Amino acid sequence: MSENNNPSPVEVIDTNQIIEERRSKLSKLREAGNPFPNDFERKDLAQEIHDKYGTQDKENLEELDASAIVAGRIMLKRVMGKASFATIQDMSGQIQLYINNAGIGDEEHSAFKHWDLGDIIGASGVLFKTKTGELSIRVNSLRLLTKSLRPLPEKFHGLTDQEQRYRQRYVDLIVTPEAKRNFQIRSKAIQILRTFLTERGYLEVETPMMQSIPGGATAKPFVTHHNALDMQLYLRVAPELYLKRLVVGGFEKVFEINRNFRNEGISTRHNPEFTMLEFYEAFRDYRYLMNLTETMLKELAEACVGSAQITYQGHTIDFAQPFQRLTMSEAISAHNGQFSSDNLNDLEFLRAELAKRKITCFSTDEIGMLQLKLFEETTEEKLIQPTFIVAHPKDVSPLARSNDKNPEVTDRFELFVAGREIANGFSELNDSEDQAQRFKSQAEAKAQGDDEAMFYDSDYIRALEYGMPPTAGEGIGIDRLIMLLTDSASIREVILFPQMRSE
RNA sequence: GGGCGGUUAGCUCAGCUGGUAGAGCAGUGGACUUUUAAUCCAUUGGUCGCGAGUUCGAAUCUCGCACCGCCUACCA
Repeated sequence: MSENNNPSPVEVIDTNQIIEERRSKLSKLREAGNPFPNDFERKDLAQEIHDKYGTQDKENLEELDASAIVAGRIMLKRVMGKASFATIQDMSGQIQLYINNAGIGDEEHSAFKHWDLGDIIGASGVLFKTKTGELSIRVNSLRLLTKSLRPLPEKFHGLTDQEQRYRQRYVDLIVTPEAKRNFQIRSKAIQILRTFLTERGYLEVETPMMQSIPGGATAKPFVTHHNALDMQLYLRVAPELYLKRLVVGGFEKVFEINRNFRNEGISTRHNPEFTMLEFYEAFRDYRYLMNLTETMLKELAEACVGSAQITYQGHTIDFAQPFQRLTMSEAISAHNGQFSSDNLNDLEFLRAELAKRKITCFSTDEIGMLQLKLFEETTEEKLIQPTFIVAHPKDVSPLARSNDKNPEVTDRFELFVAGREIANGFSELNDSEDQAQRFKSQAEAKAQGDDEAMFYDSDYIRALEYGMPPTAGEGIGIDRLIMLLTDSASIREVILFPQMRSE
């Protein structure tokens, strides 16, 4: 790893013939006046114009004599002597401009001919339809609002270099409609989740991202340092323990949508910072959350995609039906014919199967842990349709309540969709003494070298000692959910500025 | 972390067994008053990712490095 991650203090001026050409155009514009005016008032959006007038026929539109004032970036330009067409793009979409000498005069028209793709312009004019029926604006006034110095990617193929799409997302958003669409869906989905919860009486809160004891998940944290306090701080790996402190405080329904940070690998499914929704409701249990999750995801898909059935990487995924609910051994045998409930409860059989698959097991692994390992190896990726997996072993669920009938497992579920974990929820452990005990075993594991194990958080124990009502809580990985909704294969398609190595 | 692939003009890409770099778009000049990736004519533009090596000669072969992508491993 390079130590020199600081940006260079000296600006590197990269240039080429095209940029030079545009700079000289800009300097001529400067001589003629301010080339970056700020007094243009846009009145109409491209999409609104299409919605309002798109269905009018040519003759009716002429009679209406409707005018429009638009602004946007020049995406296409076709100059034909005394007449020109330009396609401009604003936040809503694109609209075509028709520019001719009759409309704006010879001089203005020749000036326009030297403007470039990427320039931002403002235009006013009258709506009409061309002989091929395209709704356009016959321009009677045209202004250059911002000169663009860098050439846009090729107008037909766009930007296909994925590295550049992620590093220069601003260019990607200009030229890649699907990228723009993905982030619009992301925004909408988060808004819908927020509304879904607030309408049900949940309070949205923000808890610390910088924590002196990182908790709430088994993960490697980022470490940082506060100078004035001279103390080590961690970026949070989860908000869980703070949200439950709030439940102790009497906020009986809380949620947070915010970033978590985990110092682990980067892949098509992992970004070091990612967005989680966590929500907690007192006097509910994990079964209630499963029902709530079904409703939430169904409504979300309908609002974002227009249907409870979505397509993900060739699979049709149905959020309309009640999701299957299976224990790990049920899921394993349902998706793998060679396993039955008998042999899945046979310790020796499980050990042999895992050994065959070169999965590391410890002598301390109980039956539940062995089933979990076999589940992850053989079954997880086969859970395409939404499926709740329930009853996780206590060892891997240090914050979940033990099941009353079988204390070796917890009242917990994970929701799998398209072979991936999307949500994780459980009835919260509110027995402070049990929690203290589990923190102790986590702290011991950490002392043994497990750097993903949890810290002992004595303030959290103190909070539980005041009494936390019986509570159910759930976390949903927003980025992966958005991947589903946008049919994205990589998490980088749904994070605006994904983490990259320095250029 | 491991394996495989990629990096050539601003963008999209060719470039064979080594012989000194090409197209389309964009740009520039010209023609064209309803185009649709407009068209037509002319034309500018390159440290072939970086660094070594082999060779008379390297975009091309070898090695190292950097970055990206895909698969894989841990995790959400």
